Amino acid sequence: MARPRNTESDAAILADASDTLREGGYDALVVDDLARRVGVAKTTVYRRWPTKNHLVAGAIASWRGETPVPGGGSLEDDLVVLVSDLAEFVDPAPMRRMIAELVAAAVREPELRPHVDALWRERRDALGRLLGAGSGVADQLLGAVFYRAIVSHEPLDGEFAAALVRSTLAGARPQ
Amino acid sequence: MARPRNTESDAAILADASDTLREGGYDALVVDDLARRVGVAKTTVYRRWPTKNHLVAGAIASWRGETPVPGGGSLEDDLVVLVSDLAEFVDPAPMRRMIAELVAAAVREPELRPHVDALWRERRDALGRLLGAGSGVADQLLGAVFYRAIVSHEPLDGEFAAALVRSTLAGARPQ
Amino acid sequence: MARPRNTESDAAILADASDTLREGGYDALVVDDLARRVGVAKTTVYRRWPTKNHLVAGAIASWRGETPVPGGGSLEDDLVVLVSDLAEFVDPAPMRRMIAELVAAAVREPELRPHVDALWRERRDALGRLLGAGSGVADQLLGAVFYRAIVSHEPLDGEFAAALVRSTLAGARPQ
Amino acid sequence: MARPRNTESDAAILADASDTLREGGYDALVVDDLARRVGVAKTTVYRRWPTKNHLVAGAIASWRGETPVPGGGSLEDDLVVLVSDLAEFVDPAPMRRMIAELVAAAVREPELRPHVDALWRERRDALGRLLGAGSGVADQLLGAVFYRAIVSHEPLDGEFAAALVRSTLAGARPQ
DNA sequence: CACTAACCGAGACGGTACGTCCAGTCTTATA
DNA sequence: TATAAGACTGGACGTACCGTCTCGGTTAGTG
Repeated sequence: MARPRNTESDAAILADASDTLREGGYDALVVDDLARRVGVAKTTVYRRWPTKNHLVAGAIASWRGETPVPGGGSLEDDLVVLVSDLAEFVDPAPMRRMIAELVAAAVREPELRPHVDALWRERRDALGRLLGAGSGVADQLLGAVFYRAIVSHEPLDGEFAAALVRSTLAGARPQ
Repeated sequence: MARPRNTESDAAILADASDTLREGGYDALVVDDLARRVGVAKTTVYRRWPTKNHLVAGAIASWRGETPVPGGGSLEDDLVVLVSDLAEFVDPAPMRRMIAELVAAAVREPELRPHVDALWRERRDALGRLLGAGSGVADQLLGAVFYRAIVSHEPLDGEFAAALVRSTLAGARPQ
Repeated sequence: MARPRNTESDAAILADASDTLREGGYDALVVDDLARRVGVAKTTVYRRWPTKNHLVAGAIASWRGETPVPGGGSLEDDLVVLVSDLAEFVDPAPMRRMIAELVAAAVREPELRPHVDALWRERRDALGRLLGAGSGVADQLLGAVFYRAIVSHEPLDGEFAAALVRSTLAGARPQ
Repeated sequence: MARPRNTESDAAILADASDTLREGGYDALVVDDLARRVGVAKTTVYRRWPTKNHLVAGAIASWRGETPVPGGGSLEDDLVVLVSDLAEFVDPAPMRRMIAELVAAAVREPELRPHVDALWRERRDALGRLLGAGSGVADQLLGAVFYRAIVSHEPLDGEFAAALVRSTLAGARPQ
């Protein structure tokens, strides 16, 4: 009954926020500037997302990308496909940065958690389907990838993914 | 010849920072307020730690605790001791919060990395000694722990540690 | 031919505006809030009064009260009646506040002037009839009253009115 | 012992505020813009004046100008000198506007009153010395001037001043 | 009795300014 | 040289209101 929200504004704001985040990271996203760029009043932004963090969460939702559906290979091959894809998704420096930033933001404001988790939920579920959802092994793989991405800052490539899968499947042996 | 630094100030600042971080988290630590509480000039803080993040890292350093030296048991037993200890160290909510915050800060400002890493370096090294430093398995364990701590927000207890070690040693098997 | 305006809305809006102004002053009157209180759309307000200031002027109009018609007495007596009545009208704190606010608004937006002047036009005309419209003495009396009301913030009572009239009629003598 | 305030900033801020007020009136004074123009951080402004209104009051304090000291003439001549000077001071359109605005602001925030009153205190005192401080006639003259300035919006010139003084001294006679 | 123009509630929107918060740097006097 | 005190720059945040606009729906009086 009332004037409906302009959905184009939603899209334009999210697109700009997304681009800005990729290019300059969290601190480069300034609500005032974004509004000016998009040609929208600041209030229009805040009406939709009560906080910069909420906006960020909304913006990155578009980053999820396609989760591959590894049809036929062996368990190891299928896992390598999924983990490689995850590694590739997470690898770019701006993405690492955003993930670290968002993980921190989600700790500060719990309502952000589901939005942040959504980024890798599909990939996590795919791993869970292969490995058994309750086994925890999927999270071991995710954990190893995130550890490299935001803690140890080591490269994330196909080689790493393959080695990780092999090691995880085979079990660790010292030396 | 010159006036020496007051070492009591160092301790008092760190103590207050540590308490404040535990109670209110990263954003609750405001340098101005801290200085007033401690009865110290802001300059005195910044002369010692060039950045709020450095101060936070310093304050957190006191949280490290003792890394156990698992002498005699089997490989699995020794790992469980170390991983349980790590889990216990990382588990408390303020610690999770700070780790997320510091990990993000370290991504933003690379010079912070060694200070942040120092928080778990000893435990990581101990795991490396048991598992072979280059094998990457130590990081798999760390990754799994951090993943729970700051991403999936699941509990971190001895049971989890034992299951993680067992699964990691034995190798994953689907279903 | 078209749907007529709801005259009850006019009254309800004015009543609420009047009350709010008396209680909290100019800044307490927020068009958004008023509309919500009255149960009316903001558009309905702005269709009737193009500006908050116009609404304020309208609300205030209900405060005018009755101008006395001093029939019989001497010139001095008649003037005291009129000036006392004006003083009483202007004296209450909310009225002083609104007059100051409206006078300022009328300086900013000249189209408001007639509406604001209307508040005291009748009383001014009555004084003019007694004193000669072009003599300027009526405005001297009004000026003295307003000066107390909004500049010097002194009390406005019958005693003051009587002294003012006497002094004005007799002419000032130093000491 | 602490770094002292930069008194040049005070002066520069007041000067800019004063100019801006004269040129564009109350609403043209935007704290953000002023700070940029002066080359000062907004916080530096707010450290000195807690509110825009306080800044405005400070700025106009410089407008007081010189109160003439009417030495020798007759009472009427001396009064005409003073009232003409007051009229001239108050006459310019920006000044009328500011006075109306400030009078309203002083009604809203009583702590502003003394600063606003200071604008004409000297002239009021000078009138009081000629006419007797307690007689109230000084305020009658001031009231008449302010009434023209901000209520009736009539011109304020020497002719008016002379007529006002004459009428006030002689006493009003109808017709 | 249908049509049409104006009214109405609801609330989105642009625009503008305000005052606040904090990090990190700088300046002064003192120890 | 260190320190207390606190001024200063710089930048962003979120809030508050005003007045305009756009919907869907309602309500007369006219043709």
